[in-house]
Amino acid sequence: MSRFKCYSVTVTLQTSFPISVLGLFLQLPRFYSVEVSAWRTRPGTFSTDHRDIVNEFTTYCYQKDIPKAMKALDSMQKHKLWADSITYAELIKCCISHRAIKEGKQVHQHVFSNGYEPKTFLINTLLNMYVKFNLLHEAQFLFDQMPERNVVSWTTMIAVYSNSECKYKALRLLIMMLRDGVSPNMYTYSSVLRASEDISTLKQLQCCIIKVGLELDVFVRSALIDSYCKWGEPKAALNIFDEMVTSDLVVWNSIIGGFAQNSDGDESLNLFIRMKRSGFWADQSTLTSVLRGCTSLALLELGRQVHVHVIKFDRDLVLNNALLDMYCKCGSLEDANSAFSRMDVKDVISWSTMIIGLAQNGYSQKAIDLFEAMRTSGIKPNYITILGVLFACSHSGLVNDGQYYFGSMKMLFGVDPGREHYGCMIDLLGRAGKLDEAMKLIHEMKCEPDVVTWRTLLGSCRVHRNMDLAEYAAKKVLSLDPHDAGTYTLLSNIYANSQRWEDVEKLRGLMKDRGIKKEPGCSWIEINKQVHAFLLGDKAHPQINAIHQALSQIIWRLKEEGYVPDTNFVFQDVEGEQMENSLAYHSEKLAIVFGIMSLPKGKAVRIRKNLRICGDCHVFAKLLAKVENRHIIIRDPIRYHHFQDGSCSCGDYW
DNA sequence: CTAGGGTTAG
Repeated sequence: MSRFKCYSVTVTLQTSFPISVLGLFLQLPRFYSVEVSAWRTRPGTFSTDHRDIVNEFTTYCYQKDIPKAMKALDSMQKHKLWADSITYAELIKCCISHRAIKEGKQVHQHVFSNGYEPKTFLINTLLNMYVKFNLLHEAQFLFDQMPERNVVSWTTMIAVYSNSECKYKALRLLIMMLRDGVSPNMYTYSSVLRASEDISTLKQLQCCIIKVGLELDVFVRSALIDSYCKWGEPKAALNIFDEMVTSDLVVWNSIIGGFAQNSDGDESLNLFIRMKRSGFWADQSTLTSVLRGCTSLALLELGRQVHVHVIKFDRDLVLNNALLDMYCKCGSLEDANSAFSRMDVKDVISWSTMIIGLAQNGYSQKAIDLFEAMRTSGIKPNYITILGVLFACSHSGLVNDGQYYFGSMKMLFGVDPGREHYGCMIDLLGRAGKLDEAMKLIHEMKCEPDVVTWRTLLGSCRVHRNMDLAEYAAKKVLSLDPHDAGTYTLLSNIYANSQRWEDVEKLRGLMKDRGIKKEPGCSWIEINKQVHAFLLGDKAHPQINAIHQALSQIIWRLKEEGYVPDTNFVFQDVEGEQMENSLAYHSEKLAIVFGIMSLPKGKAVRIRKNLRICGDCHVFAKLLAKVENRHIIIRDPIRYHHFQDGSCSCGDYW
């Protein structure tokens, strides 16, 4: 580094930091080293007093006495004395941990004054200080002025931008760093990986990592695993994970969390079991992901077991929020409520989770009441909270409340209505039979309606049997997503409702041409730590014969109670008896019957299914709950049905 | 002096 460049740093910095020009005036030689004798000032001017000042300063720095160190720094400044870099670095670290911003800046000013040339490592410490104080402009400014930048300098800045909104800046810095001839190390890569904005960038970075042989580092690997999971490729992440010779708890957490976030609860829980077998103990982060796995699979019993371990970390907000969500999504509002009231710190997510949980389980009024309680508690609702409230309104036909919250959300909570909020309103109006108003709202939307928007409208058309609008909406959906199997089914059911078997047939032909397979209905039930899955018309279950026998008996009993199978929900065009049979095979019926056979009397039957419940199964479950005196709970992809005493929590409105 | 994991919707 040339001398000229070095001095130019000092001069540039004068603009933002008042620096004594005396040092510049004196034109100190560059090789003048304060490291050699910390107490010396300028050749020929050292004295015992001066030595005492520097020694005092050094002592205070190591004692972490900031006020006294700053005083000593003042007199050093006055007498143009210097301590060594390590001492300054200690003081800066001390300022960081005490959040002493003003003092930190003073040290900065001091080490750049009077021609003292701070070593790169000392500037790095200052850089780190600004980052820790979140003074990113100051950090960037200092970085720009550095006469020499090493790996640490570059990595510090890359880490800043990797954690910020401008991730591309981190990648740009990496390129600049390479051009500058500085080799990135494992620290650099584990930071920059978080900045990858698509899968191809990620793969390029992975190539660089392999080329320089850094792929064995656990930090780099955990960053790779996270990134692949973030881009929806948990299988690629698992490959990287399985190649690892050694792993640690964080790496396990990355892969377990990765699958949980990609809603693969099954694989997430399998990995958790593997982790336990490898002798690792779960921490807060592991448990959060495991709970999320239980949530997506609706495994209440397993979730309860996890709860026992959660108690050890009962001050952890994120973990408790995951626990709340687990109880809500497993349909146990009693547990969710008591967990919620036991939390002494609650944030937006805690409240939102509870509001959404109440809404999905059919307690719309309670959801709205809780939202009002949240407003008085002083926690500001966000985008998702309001979505939960609108969801509550739409699922109970509370049109006035919904319109009130939707109309005033910008003014009251400062949240602009987004596509999802419009979606809830379209749902609300549509279900309430106000299809014209729903259509009007679609035209008023500030953002383009998407597949979900039209699918929502289509759902309302089905409820109100509005054939023309249904066909219009379905065409919109299929033009945006020609492979949406659910829409073909919905449209087909609408045709079937009005006996338009020819159109049903045409539609099936279209599906065949386009190679669209209807997702088979599937239901799951957890019994005694085992999950039993039932597919539509499935014969694979070991007790399938007994289940079918029990199911026919139950259907007979229910028919005596007035049950009439509703054949509108049969997809195929079949007749009479045969039609009833294909209804009987609906997976949720098999699962319910199996639950009643296997669970102790009085215990609630909890089912999770992949498709929305059909009207016939809904009637079936209501009657069965009454006859058997059982609480039957079915979770479909959107909401929950609590069947009790012959009625459902959704009030037949879904 | 620089690096890793977890929570709310659809």
